[in-house]
Amino acid sequence: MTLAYAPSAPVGITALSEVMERLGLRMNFAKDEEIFCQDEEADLTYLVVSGAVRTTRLLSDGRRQVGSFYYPGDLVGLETGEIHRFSAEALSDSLLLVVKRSALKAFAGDEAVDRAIWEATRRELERTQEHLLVLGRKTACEKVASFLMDLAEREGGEQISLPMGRQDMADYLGLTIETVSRMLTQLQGASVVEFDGCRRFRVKRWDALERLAE
Amino acid sequence: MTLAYAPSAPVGITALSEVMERLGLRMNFAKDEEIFCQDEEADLTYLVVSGAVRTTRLLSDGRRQVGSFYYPGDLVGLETGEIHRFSAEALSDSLLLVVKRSALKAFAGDEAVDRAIWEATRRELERTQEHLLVLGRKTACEKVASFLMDLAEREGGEQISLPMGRQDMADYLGLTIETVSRMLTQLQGASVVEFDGCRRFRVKRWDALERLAE
DNA sequence: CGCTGGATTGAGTCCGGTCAAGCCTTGTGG
DNA sequence: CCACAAGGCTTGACCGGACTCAATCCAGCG
Repeated sequence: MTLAYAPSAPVGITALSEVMERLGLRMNFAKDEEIFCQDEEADLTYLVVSGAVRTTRLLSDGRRQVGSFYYPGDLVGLETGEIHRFSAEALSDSLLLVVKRSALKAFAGDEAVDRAIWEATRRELERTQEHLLVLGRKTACEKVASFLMDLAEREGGEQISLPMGRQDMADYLGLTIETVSRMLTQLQGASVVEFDGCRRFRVKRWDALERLAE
Repeated sequence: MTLAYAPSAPVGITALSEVMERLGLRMNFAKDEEIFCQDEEADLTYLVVSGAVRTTRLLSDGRRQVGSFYYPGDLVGLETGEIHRFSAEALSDSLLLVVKRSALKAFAGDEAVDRAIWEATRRELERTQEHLLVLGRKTACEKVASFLMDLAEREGGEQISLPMGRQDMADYLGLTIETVSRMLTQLQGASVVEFDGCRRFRVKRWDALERLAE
């Protein structure tokens, strides 16, 4: 991990990222490098600038649940109280803006910052609730289909790229890599999506994908 | 549903419930009565006074996911943004305090109220994240064991009562009633818990339950 | 005391997991 | 530029845990 003081460069889009730009450090994380750790004290907040991040939770016997994936513009690390309930790792080489919670809290009263944090937390809760439904009540095929749809909607281009590997998808969806792989093959066989390598795809029949995702 | 203006009686424990006591209406809901509905506009917040509440989410083909259960003292209905993503129903005859969000927002600036709402949201997120792990990575037996443990910890007496039926448990855990029932029988056979009727149990071997819940 | 709806139990099936082999992709070094 | 190695992905065969369907049991209640 390397770090450097944030220059006062004007990159910020929202009020929050401006504040973080001002108060925070820029930190680079290599692929798979740990950003913070489950059960560790949570006194930092992170803003993804480039790259991507996953949060994970381990069971004692090694089973893993991926909580969420974060992209540029997303806030990581406010999902919890005093202690992180998830670990976070970089999916690929990533640049994050890091700021102390206490420093951020000093800006409480700054209406815009408060609201931005509140909004981020609300979105986090909503995404987690959506995730619940997928894990609890969808079949393997529906899980994979909804996952691809989420990605496609988020990126919103023709070619969608998968920043994560099959194991991360599997652990996000509560499946095994083998099942994920089979479902992807199946979706491709049905001409719903088309893969170009295993990290890029495009949606061929949007309606079919939507239907399969339920 | 019947309703009555809240008397200014001093029941409130926290600042929030005092404010809700002052601003809100008392409403009675019968067992299984709908409190609010999925996709409906969310302009009310609810505080459980007595009874219990479940939140649910339906898939188009009728599959159901229970999001959470709420007990006296819990806030229901701030899980979301403008639109409810879950429905809420009374598990049994229940008394709730209801207040308009806008009215509550008028108390923004009242530090204590703000913080209470923030705290409730944070707890909600934490519980949902815990739920994720259960749904994604635990076996049927582990799911049921963790559920019983949660209940037992929450109530914290000798005899624990189950305010919900088997179907609600199943839909909370992503299982079928048959599987839930089998696991309960199994746990009882292993002398981990003991049921007195199907709505009351007590933990006989706490360590075993903890181990089974992972 | 019987009725009714929820809970339990059983038999059989199937979806997704496990284990193992083989295939790409990607990166490295000759 | 190619050869090769290594890790990740795919595919196949088989297995088992959870689901389905159906019968029965039981608790709560009129």
